[in-house]
Amino acid sequence: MANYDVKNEVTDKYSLRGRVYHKIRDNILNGIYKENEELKEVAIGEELGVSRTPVREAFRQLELEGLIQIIPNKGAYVTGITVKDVQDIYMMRSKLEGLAARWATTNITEAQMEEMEENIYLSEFHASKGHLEQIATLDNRFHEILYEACNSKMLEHQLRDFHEYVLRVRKRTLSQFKRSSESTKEHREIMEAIKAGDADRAEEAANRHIVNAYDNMVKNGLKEAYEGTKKGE
Amino acid sequence: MANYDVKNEVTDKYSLRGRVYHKIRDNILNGIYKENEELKEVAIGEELGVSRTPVREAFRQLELEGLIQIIPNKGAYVTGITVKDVQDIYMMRSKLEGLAARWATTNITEAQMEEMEENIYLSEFHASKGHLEQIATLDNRFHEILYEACNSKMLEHQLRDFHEYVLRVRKRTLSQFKRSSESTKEHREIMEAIKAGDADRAEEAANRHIVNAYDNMVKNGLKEAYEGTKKGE
DNA sequence: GACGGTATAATTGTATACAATCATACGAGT
DNA sequence: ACTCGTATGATTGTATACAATTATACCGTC
Repeated sequence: MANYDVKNEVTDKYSLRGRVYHKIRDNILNGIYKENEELKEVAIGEELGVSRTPVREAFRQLELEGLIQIIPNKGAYVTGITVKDVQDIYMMRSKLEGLAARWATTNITEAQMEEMEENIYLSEFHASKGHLEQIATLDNRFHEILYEACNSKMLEHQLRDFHEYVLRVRKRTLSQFKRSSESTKEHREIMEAIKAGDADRAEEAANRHIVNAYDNMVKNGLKEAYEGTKKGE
Repeated sequence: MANYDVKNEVTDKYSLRGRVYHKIRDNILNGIYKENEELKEVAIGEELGVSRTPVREAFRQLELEGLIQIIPNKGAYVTGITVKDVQDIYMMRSKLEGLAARWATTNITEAQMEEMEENIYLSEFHASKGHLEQIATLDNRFHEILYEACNSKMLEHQLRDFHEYVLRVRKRTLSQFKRSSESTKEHREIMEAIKAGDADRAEEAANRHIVNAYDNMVKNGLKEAYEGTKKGE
């Protein structure tokens, strides 16, 4: 342990700075650090091969995010993430994603509109071929485009947070869904509404899309998988 | 300078830990640190009478919030906050506040319901007397109750962030509004809908309440006041 | 005079040392 | 046996020292 593996899957992206933060964050979201567990600075530091300083900086960020609670002069405790938390995040995201679709209606650029159409075109192709990896990438990219197209730094920032949040939680569930075609169809609805300049329809479609994604995830066993890793092992 | 005034207005609340973070945050939101300004760790540290360590921890938090941007090995730059940012935050908050009202409809406790009714009763009294200080306190408390009543840690956390955000921005505008009675009336609408168990109406009322609050703030010169402190001095 | 390279300075990133606070264990007194 | 107080250890909070990186200034060359 503490082998300081510099070449893991995300290190290139979060080169050096932020590495500690993301690692701890992953460990919380993936249930490795369990609820109410006390995180000790030296222990985490040794685990990641760094000193207390970067660990403390990460702690401060995680506290702001609500993933841990820091009691002054006492310690840092994992707040954890319950099934209800995930559900709530999805509902919140649904509302804001709707807002993003609404704003995109008036703010989307031609280039973004083109990429969105192309994204859906490719998604439909890969869905028909069953290319799960590509579908997942395109799905993520679709939402990224939407966030950029809404032309709001604040909303984009918030939605990215939510999106990343649910992505990480979803990793613990089966990554394969039967939802590719439905999802793409909903993306098309959102796109068509934006293209038509119909803000109400765009908002409504984006709202429903996220709610549907949540429902699907629940049906595919989020609850069981999640409770499994939490109570078990 | 750097006199380390331990007994200022907020030190007791954010005792020691978080003091540096909140001070820097205030300075950004109040326009003391201007857009694109480079924040140097030692300079800020001396200004606040602390070393680089707490400053760095604060920087990491502020970056997560999007108030500064940290370029590795280069420096921290103030992202700033534009009029559009404030507007966007209000619209986002409007949606989520509506969600909170919706959820409160089914989750509010008797004690919370009682406090909410009492809050409105007192607000109406103080509004009639023109007690601005009490009105402001009760207004803040009303929203706090709502956040607690929605029974969602995630939503509560997010709304608190937004609320604090707009409160600090609003401080730079005239703190006196002609809106007391309207605002209280809207609070009553929200409360009545929650009490009646009408989730749709509660959500809609909360939505409108925030939008109205924003419109009122704009009318009362947010734009001018804000641009004034940004471009001027 | 313009360009490029090296040296110096400034700044951030990390580790460690010291101070303050909190938890625990032991023992004296009742 | 129980309680309180003190002492010890563990842990966090802060400051500082050192390393790495980046910016700047100077100087030589063309």
